[in-house]
Amino acid sequence: MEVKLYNTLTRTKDNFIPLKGNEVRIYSCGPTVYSYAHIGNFRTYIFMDTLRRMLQYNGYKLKHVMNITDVGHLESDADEGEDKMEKAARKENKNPYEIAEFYTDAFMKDMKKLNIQMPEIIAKATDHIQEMLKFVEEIMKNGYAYETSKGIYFDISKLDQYPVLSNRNVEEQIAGARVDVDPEKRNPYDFALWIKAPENHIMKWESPWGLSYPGWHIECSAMGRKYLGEQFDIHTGGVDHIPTHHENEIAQSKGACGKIPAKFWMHVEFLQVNGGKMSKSLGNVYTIEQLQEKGIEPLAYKLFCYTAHYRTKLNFTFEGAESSQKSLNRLREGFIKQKNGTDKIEEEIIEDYKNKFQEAINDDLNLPVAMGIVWEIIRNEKKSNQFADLLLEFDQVLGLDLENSPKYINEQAKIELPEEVNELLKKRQEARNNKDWTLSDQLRDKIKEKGFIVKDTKEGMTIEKI
RNA sequence: GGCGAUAUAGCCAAGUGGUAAGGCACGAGUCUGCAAAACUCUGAUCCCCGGUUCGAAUCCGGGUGUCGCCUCCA
Repeated sequence: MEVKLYNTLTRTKDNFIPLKGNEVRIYSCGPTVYSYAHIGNFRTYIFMDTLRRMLQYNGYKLKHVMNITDVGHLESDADEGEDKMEKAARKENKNPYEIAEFYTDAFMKDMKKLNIQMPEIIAKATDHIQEMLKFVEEIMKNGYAYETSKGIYFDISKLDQYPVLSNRNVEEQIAGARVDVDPEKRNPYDFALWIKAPENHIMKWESPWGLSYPGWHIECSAMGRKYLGEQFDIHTGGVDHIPTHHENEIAQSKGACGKIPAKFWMHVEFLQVNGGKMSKSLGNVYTIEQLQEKGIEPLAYKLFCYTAHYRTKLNFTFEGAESSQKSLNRLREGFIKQKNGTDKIEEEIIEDYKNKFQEAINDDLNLPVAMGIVWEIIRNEKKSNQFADLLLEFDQVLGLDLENSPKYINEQAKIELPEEVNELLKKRQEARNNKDWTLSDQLRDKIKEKGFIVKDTKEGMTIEKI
């Protein structure tokens, strides 16, 4: 079945065919590890995961690289301000390498919680300084860069076309822009390939231009080429990367080898919070851990992301996250019911579901539609192990760990009860045996005050934490 | 100021020419001593105005609102 993907470069949904046989080569812009990644960041990585899984479902092999930026990402993409890593290091009284290690570790843990498949290759910027240097030297040799007192800059006027991803008009942008232009730069939109390090800069390396460090954009160009070649299939990132980071990556590759590095450029829209921007000043930048503290599982957040298409803004609210948590619980219960079912399902019906599901995911990852099909199966009045198997097959793409549904449900049920609550439960059972409903209800209220909810089922009482 | 996106039931949102997917919440019912859970059922003509068309949420024009980018951000 054909796969269609929206390509920012062409602004259309194009048929996807790998450049090289059955192998799909992907580069994903990864985290800058100067702080905890937030749920907005993870929307992008969840997308990356779904893309991987969808391609594998279609029988492709993957060679996928994600970078870890641990140097060179300045506070401003216009190459102003301090290196984010060094700033964080100073703030936390550690060295930048310790900062990088700590937040990389935290990032990986969250990725695992979200059941996100890791790319085949994780590339740290600081492990690829020589590759980057070589890339800059090539650009320099080809006449696309020049030296100033601050570093090596890319000369965008040497390109046949500068903004190729975004529609902006560079001259008009400059007219209304609020940035002070470095007088040494030939064009306001020239950007740093390599930066000469001030005395007190910790992360710096020997180069033809003295002790210095790489600009932010060069790492992706250099590492992408190292592992995937001059041209590969897909490059992913957030929409914010369109106007600067990816634009500059393209410029760099053109300068070094005359090619746009990727055929498809895919961008994930932003997650909003309460209908607006997520920002530190508004205090609405949440981490996976903060969601967990509020009783939202990481996988529930993943399911939440599936309610909207990746190219539309998604509005995060705790109300919405809670609704996804409930959906996830029901999904698991529904899956178990199917697993225990004994109805026989005709093969055509299974095939029909399969086709619809694959059609949805192959259509530029239409997860909302794919989830609709999942719910249709869950709600089907026939309960069958065949449906459970089908759901597991779909879960190869969804990555919701449905297989372990019983485990999750048990974990939720398994809680430690304080002794006093145990006593109350015993008394309540006695009251119930005596059909003393008034006392029973009073005890239920008392238990609730202690923070637990009692439910009476045919199998007896169950208890859960509020 | 420039560029771009979007506007669908209480909320999160699919649907891009043929009379509105799905999830959550609400309400009703079944079950239960009651409650909860579970299960079943129930809701929108798609921001406004005009146009194209046999037919539009879906195309075009205008208006209004919201959001984003051009400064850091996935």
